[in-house]
Amino acid sequence: MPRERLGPSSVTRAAADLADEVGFERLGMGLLARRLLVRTPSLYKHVGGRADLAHRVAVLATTELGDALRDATQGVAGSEALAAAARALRTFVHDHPGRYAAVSTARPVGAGDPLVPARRRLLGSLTAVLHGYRLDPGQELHALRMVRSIVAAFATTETAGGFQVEVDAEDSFTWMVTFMDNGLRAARS
Amino acid sequence: MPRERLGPSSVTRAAADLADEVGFERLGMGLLARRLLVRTPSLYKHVGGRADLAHRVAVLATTELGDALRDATQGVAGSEALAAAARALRTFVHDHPGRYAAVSTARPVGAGDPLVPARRRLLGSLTAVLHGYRLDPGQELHALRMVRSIVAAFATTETAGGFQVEVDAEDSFTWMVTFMDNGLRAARS
DNA sequence: GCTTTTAGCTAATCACATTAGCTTCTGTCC
DNA sequence: GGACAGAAGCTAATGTGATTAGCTAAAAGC
Repeated sequence: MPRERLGPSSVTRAAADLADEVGFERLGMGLLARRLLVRTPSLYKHVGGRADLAHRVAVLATTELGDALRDATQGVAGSEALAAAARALRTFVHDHPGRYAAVSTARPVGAGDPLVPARRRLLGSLTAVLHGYRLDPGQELHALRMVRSIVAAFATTETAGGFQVEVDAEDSFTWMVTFMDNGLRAARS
Repeated sequence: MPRERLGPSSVTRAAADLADEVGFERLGMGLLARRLLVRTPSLYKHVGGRADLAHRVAVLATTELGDALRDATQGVAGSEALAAAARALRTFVHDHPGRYAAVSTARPVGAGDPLVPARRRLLGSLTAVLHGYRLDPGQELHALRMVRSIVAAFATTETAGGFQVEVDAEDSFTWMVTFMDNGLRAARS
């Protein structure tokens, strides 16, 4: 019976799924090999090692997240687009904590790194959302950093179980998005 | 010549310093032992291992950060307090990246974990700052969660070279603080 | 002064990642 | 059909880091 055909991309996909299940920091060559019913050294025929694997997962996840944001904000604008983008990001972190950890830890390495365009596309979707607020060009970058960081931080904390008190995180999230929307509309030039 | 007296707390302090210098993820028993002019296994007489060490560093750093925030916000209120807290936080993350990484990754483990009260004190300072804005009681928790997210966002912005463009993080910080202050003053009940 | 504890050490073990070198399967070209 | 090149798997070996076991000497308590 012929074994599943491996290869860089299927190994990367399996690694991303594994990271979502056990946590990005526990993603290792040994565990992944067991998952793929293969001995550890065999993986080196498909990826360069642990660091390379993590980087590939980051590229994959950044691309997926970029697609999700683009889809979510397609055809809406302004406050609605902000809410949709925030929700999509939060959902992604929720459903794919390992992938998101890869996204947020990865650093581009060298020129021609596919992570660079993947990130550009991801930030592009958020930029498009913010364009709807018609901010000062000088403010747009700050706003971009804020929205990205805040939403990601909220989702990460929430996913990690960081909110102790028994008030629905959903409500807090909505409140926070509204807060940002109000502020951005007020900052409109 | 009598050797420096070791012990759990001095080892933890040395570990925190080491983490600040080489990065929290590179904090290891071997490196720390070399730093203390001791063989690796000797450290196990003072701390329980790598995980325990990381946790102790987190408790220490959370306490230090809590103190810093309390000191910074002592005697001021409202916008001033918010700005002071933000500045103190940023200084801490900037000067002690390893300590901050410990703070943000640590999770309380079991009952009686000293991390729990340390965190409570830290959140307490933030709560006190928010009190100055006299929000609806129903809004305060949401605001606290948002501020927490922004705290994490600050750190992300500061440490990660994650943002490609070359605009000073300093500017983005002050912009974010102003943004929050405006929003909180507007939400005042 | 003796005894018990403590803090250090060496040696051994375990878990990973990684590298080297062998083998087998597959698909291509004659 | 068969020889052969390359791909993809494997076992064995190496290196690093954490951890444990068990020994020894210094120091603290009586």
